[in-house]
Amino acid sequence: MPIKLAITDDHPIVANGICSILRDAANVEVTDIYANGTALLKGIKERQPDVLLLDMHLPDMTGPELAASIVKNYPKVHILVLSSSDVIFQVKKMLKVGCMGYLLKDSDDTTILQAIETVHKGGQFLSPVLNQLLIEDMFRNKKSEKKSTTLTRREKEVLQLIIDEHTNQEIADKLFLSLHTVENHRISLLHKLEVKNTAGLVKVALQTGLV
Amino acid sequence: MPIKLAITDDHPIVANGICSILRDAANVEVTDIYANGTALLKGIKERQPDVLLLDMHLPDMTGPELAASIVKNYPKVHILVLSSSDVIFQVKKMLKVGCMGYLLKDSDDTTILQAIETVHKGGQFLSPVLNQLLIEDMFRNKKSEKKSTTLTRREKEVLQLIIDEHTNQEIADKLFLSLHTVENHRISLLHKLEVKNTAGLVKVALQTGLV
DNA sequence: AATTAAATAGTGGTTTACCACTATTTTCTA
DNA sequence: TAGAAAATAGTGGTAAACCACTATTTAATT
Repeated sequence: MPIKLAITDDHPIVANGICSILRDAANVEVTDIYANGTALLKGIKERQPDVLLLDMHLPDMTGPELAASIVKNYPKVHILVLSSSDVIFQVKKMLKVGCMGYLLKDSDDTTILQAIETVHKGGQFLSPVLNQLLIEDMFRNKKSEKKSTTLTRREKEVLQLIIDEHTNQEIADKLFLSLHTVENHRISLLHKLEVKNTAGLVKVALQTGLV
Repeated sequence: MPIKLAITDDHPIVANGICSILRDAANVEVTDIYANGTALLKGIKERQPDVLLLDMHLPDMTGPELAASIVKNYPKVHILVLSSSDVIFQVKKMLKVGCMGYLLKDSDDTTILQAIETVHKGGQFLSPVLNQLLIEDMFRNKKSEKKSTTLTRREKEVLQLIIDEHTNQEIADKLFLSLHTVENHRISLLHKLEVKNTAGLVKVALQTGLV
């Protein structure tokens, strides 16, 4: 019996590409293609695949939220994340919520197939470069292990307004807060995201799709 | 005689996806697939396609540079840009250097085929959303028309170091410049990219792949 | 009901970014 | 080779960001 695979990606080109790669593989059958999180959550109620190939950046939902929901409600579905971002922060997050693999979009055909098979058998799969990056990261952060990288509601709001080029004072006015409160949120962001200044905040936020 | 199409994209998934979409189209034949700018420049010497489907973000070269070079040396090759970014600044830049179309990666199969055909016939093609965005942009900028959005060598260097979270003083030390000079470059960047602060600089730079 | 996390606001200060100018030298290019 | 663009450096100033604290109130969670 072939592996039942569902693909969730908002780019038809990518979804089609994967289909065409897998067309020649006898042991994998693409059963469903979804273009966004809502469609996936609806469709998976009816029919659960063996492996879910999940794009990191969907228009309607963040990757971690969606993955966590699937893992919780359909623990038998093994999730293989598909992403073009090798930001280690994001990789760790997805693995932490229970994804079985993380595949970069520049992978070639055989790697993709291999990843699907590995994840289906209950194994874990990471794109080769990520292995090295994760190890380096572990050495770097061996002290501060359980550092929370989850942003609060307010922090996300402030971060979005920073990205929109507003000053702290403008943000304070918009959110009906004191300037000091906004400053505090901003400094929490700097610490949580481990960056030095505004440039770092914007960079991490955009690269990881935090906002 | 079918349209000879070359694809340049660093993601095998995307390249494969386009191939599979076009497999059923009798009037298009994919003659070459390149994974980066260098390979493209080498291959196109041997054999020129009718239409070149060019990814905006390649690992070794920026989109505008590569496109300009192709247009100059092989004017018969019609370039259709393939990008996931709808940043209007970038769209304008590619059209300005002579690309015939700009296609977003979330386009569906028929749109892609239609775009290739249109561009081949000497027409221009833009993803529908871009039409509207370009018109809005024109109204917004009807005064400052010939504003140069090309960054100089130094500006690019400074911008990269800003993104790397360095302060002006650190950048000055790294580049063996006066603090004042770096400040001047930074302010030129703010004006050229039409943003208000560091957050804007980083955002535009990352979204448009300037650095 | 007790603990924890989040949100709020403050003091007081230093550093950095931002802005508008002028001005010289260097490099490109028409 | 003349003119333009780029790179350099400066003055003098304002606004904003960054930092380390303390402290109260308001959710959330056990």
